[in-house]
Amino acid sequence: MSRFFVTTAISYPNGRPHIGHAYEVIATDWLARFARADGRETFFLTGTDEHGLKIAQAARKADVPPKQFVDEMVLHFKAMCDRLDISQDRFIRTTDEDHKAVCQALWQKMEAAGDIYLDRYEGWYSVRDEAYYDADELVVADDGTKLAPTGTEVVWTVEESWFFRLSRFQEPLLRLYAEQPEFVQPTNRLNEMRAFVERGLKDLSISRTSFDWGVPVPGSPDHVMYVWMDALTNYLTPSGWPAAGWEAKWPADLHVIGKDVVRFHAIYWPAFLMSAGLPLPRKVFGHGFVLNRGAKMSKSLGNIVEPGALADTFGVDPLRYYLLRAIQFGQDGEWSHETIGRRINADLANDLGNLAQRTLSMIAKACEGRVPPDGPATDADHALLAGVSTMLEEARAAHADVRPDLALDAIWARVSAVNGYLNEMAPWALRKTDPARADIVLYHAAECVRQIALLVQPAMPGSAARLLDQLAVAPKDRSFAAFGKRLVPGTPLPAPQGVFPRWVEPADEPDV
RNA sequence: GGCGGGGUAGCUCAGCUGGUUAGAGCACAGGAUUCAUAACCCUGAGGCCGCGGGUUCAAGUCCCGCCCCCGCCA
Repeated sequence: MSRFFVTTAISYPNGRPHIGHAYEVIATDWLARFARADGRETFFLTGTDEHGLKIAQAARKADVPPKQFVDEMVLHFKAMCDRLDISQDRFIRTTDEDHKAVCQALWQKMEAAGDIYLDRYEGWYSVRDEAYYDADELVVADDGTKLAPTGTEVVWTVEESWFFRLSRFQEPLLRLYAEQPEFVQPTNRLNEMRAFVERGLKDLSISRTSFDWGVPVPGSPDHVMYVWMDALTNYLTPSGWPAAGWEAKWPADLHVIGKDVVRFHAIYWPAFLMSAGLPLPRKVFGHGFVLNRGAKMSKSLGNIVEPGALADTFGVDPLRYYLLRAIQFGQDGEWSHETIGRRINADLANDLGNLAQRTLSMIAKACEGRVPPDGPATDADHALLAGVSTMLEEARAAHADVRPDLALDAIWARVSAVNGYLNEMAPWALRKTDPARADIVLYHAAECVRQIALLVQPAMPGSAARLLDQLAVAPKDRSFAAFGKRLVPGTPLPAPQGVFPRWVEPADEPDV
């Protein structure tokens, strides 16, 4: 089967990770785990974007060298990945040496193509902020001096800068959008990008001389690369380009990013790659934001919640499940303690958890703790299994569309069907009248739980593993290839244990 | 201001080219059941389908106007 190279955006570690970081990396982890389980050769890249003015400023504020600052901050991001059970194949840092080398190689390639030239950048500059501001952002003070929105004085400044001939790529980009409309998703984002490009593209300033925390521009020691130039290139770095063999890890199949950075990924990045003559990523997906009770988290609102704290409260897998299932991928979504708790109880404890528990405990009691014997199947049995077997294709389609929510919808439709099947067949009653038939019913229910657990793995790896353990499914039989197999009657099973406890809101804790 | 998307049950949302009593999940109420995590299963209640016009035998679905929300751009 095909290769799958998927990335998150790299996080800017000028502050600690928040739920937005967690959301993106969890969704991408689902995509990667799904592809791996489906037998695809998968590479999952995430990491941190460590250069640029804001990091330099934050480091100075903390009174430490920038590298020391990011070395410390990065630990929080890596810890988040560990805590959330993220399965990245590489955690890239833009301060990694191989990355700097690839950035410089890419720069030189673009320069050789004639797309990089030296010119001057002019604008209103605040020395205090080390930043340029647009004229319409400025405020005129009583004494006539011009002030930035931050209240610092700005002066008209001319700075030498390298520019990228983005203007050259208007037509190629429009052609890309026309020929490959799935390049940017959701579709409304593509439309926005097209509208933006149709208005005309200005050349892009891609170097700075006002600070030095960045990748040095080759042959131009006073300049460091513009952070986005540096950051976007991270996707190419693991391929080792331009060294031999890079084609094995480039192009990326999918960049999963926030809706706020679509422009950089859908315009600048492909233009850079076109300039360098490199293949383009196949798809860029801009997801929405996760809001706490409809409000963006901010320090001033005091509603910042660290992902690790949420994982502590609800459990890693329930948190992952909530974010993947409850929010249409691509749309904004909300969360609160009640909504997560409600979802956990309804879907995990009541539906799937209870299904597994009732099935396994009946087997434990009535079938000597072994997978019950199968036997002649009725139409209802066939219908049940046929329905469950459609899950895999539905989930694959959802994966291709980057819609974890839809994949989980499809799985849970089957969870419900199996609960209905058990109620209708009532194996607890059959046990007294027709024990052989009761065994067959339980066999079918357990087999369905096995298939469901297989497909749940990418969303909730730990919990799914516990379910599969309880069905005595060998580790080698946990890829999607195992959909073709069946539980083997007579296999001894461990004592069943609940996997998804109900969530009870702590009475004394205020709801955040 | 320009372009685009949207306003449908308490909440989150489905409703393709107009056509029987507008759907799902959650939450809520009742029933049934007792294998199971006060769970499962069944039933029910709950909608001027943003507002006002219009086209049509027929409009949530098309057209016009207005109000509100969101996104991109300026």
